[in-house]
Amino acid sequence: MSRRLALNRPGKTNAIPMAIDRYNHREAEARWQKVWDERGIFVTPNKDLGRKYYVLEMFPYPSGRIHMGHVRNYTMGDVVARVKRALGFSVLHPMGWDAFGMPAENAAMERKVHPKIWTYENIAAMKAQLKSMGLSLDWSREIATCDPAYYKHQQKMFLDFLRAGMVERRQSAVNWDPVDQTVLANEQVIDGRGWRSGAVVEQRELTQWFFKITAFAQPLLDALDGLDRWPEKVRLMQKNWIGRSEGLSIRFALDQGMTSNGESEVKIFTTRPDTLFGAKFVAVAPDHPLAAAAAAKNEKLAAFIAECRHRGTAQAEIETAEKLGFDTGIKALHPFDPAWKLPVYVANFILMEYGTGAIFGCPAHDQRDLDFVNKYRLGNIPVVCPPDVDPKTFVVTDTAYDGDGRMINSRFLDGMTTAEAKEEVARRLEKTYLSPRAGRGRAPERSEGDRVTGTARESGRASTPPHPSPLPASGEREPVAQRQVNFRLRDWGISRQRYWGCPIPVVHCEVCGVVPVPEKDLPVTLPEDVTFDRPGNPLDRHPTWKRVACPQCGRPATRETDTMDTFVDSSWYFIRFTDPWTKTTPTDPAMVDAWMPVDQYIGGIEHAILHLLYSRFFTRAMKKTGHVGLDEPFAGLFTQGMVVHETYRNKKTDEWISPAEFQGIAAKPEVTDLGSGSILKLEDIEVGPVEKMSKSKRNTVDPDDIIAEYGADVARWFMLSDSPPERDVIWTEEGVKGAYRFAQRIWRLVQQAAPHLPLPGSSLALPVEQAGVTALRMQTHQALAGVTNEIERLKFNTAIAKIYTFVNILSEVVDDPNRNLTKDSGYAAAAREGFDILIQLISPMMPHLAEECWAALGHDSLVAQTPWPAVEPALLIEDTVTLPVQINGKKRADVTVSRNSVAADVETAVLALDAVKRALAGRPPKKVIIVPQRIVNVVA
RNA sequence: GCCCGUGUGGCGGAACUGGUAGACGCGCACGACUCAAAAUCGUGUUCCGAAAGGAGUGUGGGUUCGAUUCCCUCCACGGGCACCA
Repeated sequence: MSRRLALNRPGKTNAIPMAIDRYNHREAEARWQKVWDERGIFVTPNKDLGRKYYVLEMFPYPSGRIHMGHVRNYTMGDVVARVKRALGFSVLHPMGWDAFGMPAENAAMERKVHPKIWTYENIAAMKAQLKSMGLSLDWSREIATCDPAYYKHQQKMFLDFLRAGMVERRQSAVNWDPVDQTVLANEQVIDGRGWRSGAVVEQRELTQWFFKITAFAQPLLDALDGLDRWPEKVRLMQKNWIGRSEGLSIRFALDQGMTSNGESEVKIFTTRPDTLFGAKFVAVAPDHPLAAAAAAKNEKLAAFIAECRHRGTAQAEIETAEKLGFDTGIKALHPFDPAWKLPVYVANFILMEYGTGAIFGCPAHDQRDLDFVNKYRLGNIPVVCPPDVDPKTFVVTDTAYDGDGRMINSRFLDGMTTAEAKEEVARRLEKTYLSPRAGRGRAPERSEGDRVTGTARESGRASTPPHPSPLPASGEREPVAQRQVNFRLRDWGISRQRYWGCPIPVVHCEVCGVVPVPEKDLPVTLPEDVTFDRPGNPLDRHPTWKRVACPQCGRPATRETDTMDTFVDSSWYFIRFTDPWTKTTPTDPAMVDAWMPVDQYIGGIEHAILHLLYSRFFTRAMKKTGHVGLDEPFAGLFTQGMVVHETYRNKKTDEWISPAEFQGIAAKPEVTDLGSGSILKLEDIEVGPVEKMSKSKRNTVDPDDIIAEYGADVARWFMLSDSPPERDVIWTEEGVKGAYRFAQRIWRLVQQAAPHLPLPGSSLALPVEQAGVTALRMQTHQALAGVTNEIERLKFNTAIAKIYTFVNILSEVVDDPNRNLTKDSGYAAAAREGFDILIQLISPMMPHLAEECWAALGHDSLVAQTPWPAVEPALLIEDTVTLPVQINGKKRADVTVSRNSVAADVETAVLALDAVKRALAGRPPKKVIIVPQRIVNVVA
């Protein structure tokens, strides 16, 4: 298989004509994978852990094939795992499958293949692909979330959470496709229409299950500060997502003559009570009870509310839609002036989920409100004057001012700062009570079973679950306003009207209501005889599955047919990995203690909020129910960037062209027949922007093809070498080829050097004082220290740059005509050390090639089982330092001084430099700044 | 719309805490080897300029002896937005 190449090195005295093998990755990679596998060196038993290290990459959805994003993710994790193993840690590095989810059902509909069969075939295919990557995974711990042996425990925990009061059932809106009569995911709603039927989507209320994550809003927020090995941006995103805001809830009395059912008040939430005198309107959500009440006697309003429901539930869609409102005719009375009446609108941008589902609009100081009043011609009054602006001339037209300033047009608040005004309004309204006339009657409070957001009080109970504040019983006095902490975070709706997910283990009985499935009956497994010939949930229409006897009374009852959100599956898999073998309990708490937390978690930035926040919540819920002993599952987090690629488009047909096709055309620029009879020339192709690899743009590269052509090591190397790991990496053919050449170069160098190196182990007896020898050893140890440090910081690209530099040095060593390895035994011993360390440095990234080189260098051991080399600190210290010398901040010269020079010596040396003398022209310098070991700046 | 990032040669990028901008790689050019090509090796490669020198890290401003790094403004591109995973 391998070609023999004669390598001639003219002009080099030590050019030894020798036969050099080309590295054959196809043969070598399979061979070393077999060796690792047979010796089981990556299996980590649950005993004698010593120092532990848990490195985990986000497990994949088994879509059928791995993509380059996986290659990047798993390579990074594997480098960490291999280095930590070499450093003596017991390393937990498992892999599994996030195996429930919609694509399996789509495949069932499109290709008539059962989700289970489709999923397990995909798992088999992807596992083979992962194995071909040479990852140091402990496959003995493999789990698939669709396995009843896994979801059984999830059902058990659902019941535990239910018992602990952390689960709730309530109404919530879903995307409803009125033609297909089915619930749609947000991604199945395209431009407000169902992806298959094309029908306009509506919101429909269903009773669904919720995990009460809002009860943990405050602890989840507080603990972010302690996650010091998480990217700052992820912590910030989570903080904003939780969205704690302090404000005031204010009851606005309603003008009695105007309401239809005698509603007496509307409660709003605001973070800007200071702007109360700038109020121009009150707006409520379309599903606010007051809106419904008003609509009952107003057909046009009812039509408007119905219109608001004709859209999906996605936030982005709601907020980018045109801001629309409808005047209910109801008037609200200003809390400081009952004679001041504000119109009450129903507005499509007010969310029932947030705050109280009602706001007051202050257009001058909120852009959304301003857009609204400008549309409905309600005008605005500025009440906060920006600093350095004359209050007399300050007007707002198109741009709201949302900053701080001095209060104007605000009666008793005038002249106060924003903060003072907030406080003053709160203080006054807390002590005010609605007049008895306005305080009677049914208030537009939430109805039973309505969802609740975090509305904990300021009184230190902010972390307790929020409660809807029921109307005070008659006689009880509630002030007009109360200080309130509000969270943007909503409870986690986990119900999915789908088949391929973990069944929710409850039974609905007409007599007993909702009854948990007894634990002895777990797992509730999915029936296999289901059909996907029509839309809707196959569990719901299955002839027998849902019919069961009530566990309590024995009467005929029905199973819950909703399954769990797949985010539930992925919220605890990392804990299950610590002991995936326990059959009776979700975890073995002793093993959780031993392995958790995950020391380094690696995955895509797209999971920055949902998956990570849910997992943080779930871990806390598991702690509360006794399954784990810790709060935070991930001590270290790293979010990698995407793999992107150029796009290619056929200008004539407007079709996308794959990179492989483009390469073919570029190689044969004249004409290329794509097989379909169409002939394409290079100039017919437009090279488009670099974008995330996607099937729709056809700009994907198949890892299988790359591994077959260049080898897993090359794919791994390129994934790490070209870009900082947190940023996107552009996949280029040139880059891969460069990595391939590098692999060959290493192999060539090792073969050239190996015959001339002393036996392994002899580097210990190095003559330290020999000049050239010490220089080489210093370069070796600097490379070792540098690369090790960069890997620990996960800066793989700079680690690789340092390896390149070191290889360039070793190339010179091999080729150096004056330093013949065959004759200078001390130098040869230093070279032996250099090569051994080089191979160890590349081994985490290119493990197969490293084993091959390690053997070629005469070692009997596996490099994968060799301890990481130790740096000799003495070899890192240079005797002299070269400092750049700046004159007025521009570099003009260098000065080399002894490492121990004091500032005065450095100054003398610097002032003696020609460039400095010229610049000073005889005058003394104004200033000389000396930063030790760094730089000198002379201010002339 | 809201939240979060990113922006440095022809390209990917480097520059630890404010201290030599462009490490390392790709590409390109020239040279060596070759009948030739590939592979390999060597030299060069931010821009302007013959040179001296000057300019330069998306834009415009600020702080500093010194700014890719800190602050403000604007522009461009990307990620997330709760039923994709």
